[in-house]
Amino acid sequence: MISSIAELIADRIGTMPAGERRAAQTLIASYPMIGLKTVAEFSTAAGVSSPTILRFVARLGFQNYPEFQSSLQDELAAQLQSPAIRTLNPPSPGGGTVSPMLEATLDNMRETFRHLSDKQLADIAARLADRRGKTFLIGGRFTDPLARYMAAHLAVIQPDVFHLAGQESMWRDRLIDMGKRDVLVIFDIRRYQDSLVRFAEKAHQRGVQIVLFTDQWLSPIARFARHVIVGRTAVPSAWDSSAALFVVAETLIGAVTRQLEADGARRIREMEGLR
Amino acid sequence: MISSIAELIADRIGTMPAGERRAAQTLIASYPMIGLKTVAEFSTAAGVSSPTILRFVARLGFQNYPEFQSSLQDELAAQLQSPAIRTLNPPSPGGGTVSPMLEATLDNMRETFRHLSDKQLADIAARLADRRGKTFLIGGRFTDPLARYMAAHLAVIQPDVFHLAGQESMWRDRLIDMGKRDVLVIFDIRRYQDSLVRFAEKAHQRGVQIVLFTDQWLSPIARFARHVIVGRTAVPSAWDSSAALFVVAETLIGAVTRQLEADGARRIREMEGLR
DNA sequence: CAAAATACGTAACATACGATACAGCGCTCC
DNA sequence: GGAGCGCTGTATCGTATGTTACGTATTTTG
Repeated sequence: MISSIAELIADRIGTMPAGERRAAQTLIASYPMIGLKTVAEFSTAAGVSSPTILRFVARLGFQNYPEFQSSLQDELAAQLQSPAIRTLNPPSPGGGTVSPMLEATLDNMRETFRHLSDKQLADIAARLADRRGKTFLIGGRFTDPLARYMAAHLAVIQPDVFHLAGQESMWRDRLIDMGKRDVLVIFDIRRYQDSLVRFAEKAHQRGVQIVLFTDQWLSPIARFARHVIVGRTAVPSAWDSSAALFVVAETLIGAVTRQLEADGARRIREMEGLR
Repeated sequence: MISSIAELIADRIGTMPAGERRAAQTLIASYPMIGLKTVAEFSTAAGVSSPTILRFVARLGFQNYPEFQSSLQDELAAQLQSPAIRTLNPPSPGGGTVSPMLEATLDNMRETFRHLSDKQLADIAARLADRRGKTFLIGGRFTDPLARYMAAHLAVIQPDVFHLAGQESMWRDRLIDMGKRDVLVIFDIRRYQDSLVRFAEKAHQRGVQIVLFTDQWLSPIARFARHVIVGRTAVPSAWDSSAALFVVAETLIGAVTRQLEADGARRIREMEGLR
C-alpha cells in the first residue's frame, strides 16, 4: 500500500537511472518543498537538466509536472490538517527493521538523561573546561571512535587535548605526563577491556580525575572514576548501542564550549584563519 | 512583530476593499494551500477576478505573485522543519530541566528516519552485505569517528573492511585497489571537505559504489553517490550534531549483521576464540 | 443629487514555464 | 571489439500563467 509520494519514490528509486535518482534524493532531502518550485529550480538543485526532472515525475506515474505538484500539495494539505500524521513512514509492521531500533534508541536516550542530572553534567563540563590541566581521551574497541569524536571537538576550543590512540604500550607510556590536575575521559562498555581497566587504575593512582562513560552494568573502572556517566545500550540488534553515550558526549561538548565561550570563540576564529 | 503572512493579512484586512477581503478570507480559510496554486485557481476559489488577487498580494507588500508564493513556501518549510512534534511530545515530564539539546537531538532523529524508508536502508544493507567486493569507510574532520565506529563493527562480521585513515595522500593511493564491486562509505557534513569531494569523484570514476552520510544541505559528494543518507544536524549548540547519522549507522550495522547472520555468527565465534 | 474617486472585471499582452525532438555519449551484451 | 540500447543534455516550441491597460460599475463626498 503506497499512499505518499515519498513512499512511491522509495519504492522505485532502485529502478531509476542515475540522473533521476539524484532528482529523487534531492526531493527526499528537503521533502517536499523542492517539488513545489519550478522545474528549472528543481533541476539546478539536483544538478541535472530539466528533462530529467520531467522524466523523473513521469516515472512516478504522473502525466505532467503540474499534476505531480498538485499531488504534493494535497499531501501537504492533509498533513497540515492532522498534524499527528505519520504518512511519510508508516509504522512498519512486523518485519520492519527500522522502527524498533529507532524506538529503542530514543527510549535509551530518554532513560539515560533521566538518570543524569543537570548538575552532574555541569560539574563535568566545568571540570573539562578548567584549563589548569590536560585532557586525555581513550575508548575501547567499539567506543574509541566516541573518544575521538569528543577529542576532535574539544581540541578546537582548548589546548592540551589528547586522544590516546594506537597500541596499548603507546598510551601506557603517556601516563608519565599525567597528574592530578589532568582529566582522563574513558569510554568503556561491555565487554570491558582489561587493558583499559589497568590503565585507568594506574592513572587513578597518579591522581588523575577520571570521567567514565559506560553502560548500565558499570565497567569496573567505575571504582576509580570521579564521574560516571551511565548510558543505556540495549537495542534489538546483535550489538549494543552507543548512541545514548554519543548524545551525552555531544551535550558535554556543547556545555564545555559554552563555558569557554570567550576563549573558545577566539580560538575558533584563529583556527578558521589558519585553514 | 509580524512574522507570518497570516498575521500580515490579519493586520491589514481591515483596510482592504471588499474583493480583496474575500481573497484574504479565502486564503485564511485554507491557509496556505490556495496561495500556492495559480492566480486563476485562487481567483475562482475566492469568486473574484485575477487582477483582484494580484492587487491583494500587492497590498501585502509583494512585488509580484511568484514572490508572494516563495514567501509562503519558505514559511511552510520552516514549519515543517520544526515539526508539530512539540505538541505531540509532552514537554519533558518529571519537571526536571532536561536539556533542550536532548529534545533537539530526539527531534533530529525522528525527522531523519521520517525521510528514510525501510527499503532504502535494506538496499544499502544488502549492498554492504554483498561480499563480492571490499568496503572502504572514511569521514571528515568531525565525522571520521563515525566511519571508524562503523568500520570497527563491520570488520567483525566480514572480511575486507577498511577504514581509510591518516594523511590524504595515504588513502588517495588506496584508490588503486578500488573497483566497481567495491563500496565506499563516506561521512561528510558541513563544512564539506574538498579533499573528500575530490576523493569521492575519483572513486566514482573508478566505478566504486558510494554510500554517503551527509546533512540536509547535501554534501557535493551527493553528485557521485549511489545512496545518500540525510541526517538532521541542527541543535542548540555551537556545533552541528552527528547523533542522527550515528543512529542511522548503528541501524545499518544491525541490518547488515542480520543479513550475514550465518557467516557472521561463525566469524564472531572464531574471533572470540582468538581473543 | 451630482460629480469625482475608487474598485472591479474583461480582454489583450508578454513572459516564463513545462514539454518535446533530437543528437551525443556511455554502457552493456554479444 | 563492435553493434545496439538506454540515458542524458541542448535547443526549440507551444502554451499556460502572471501582468497590464482600459472601460464599466459602485461608492463616496461636497
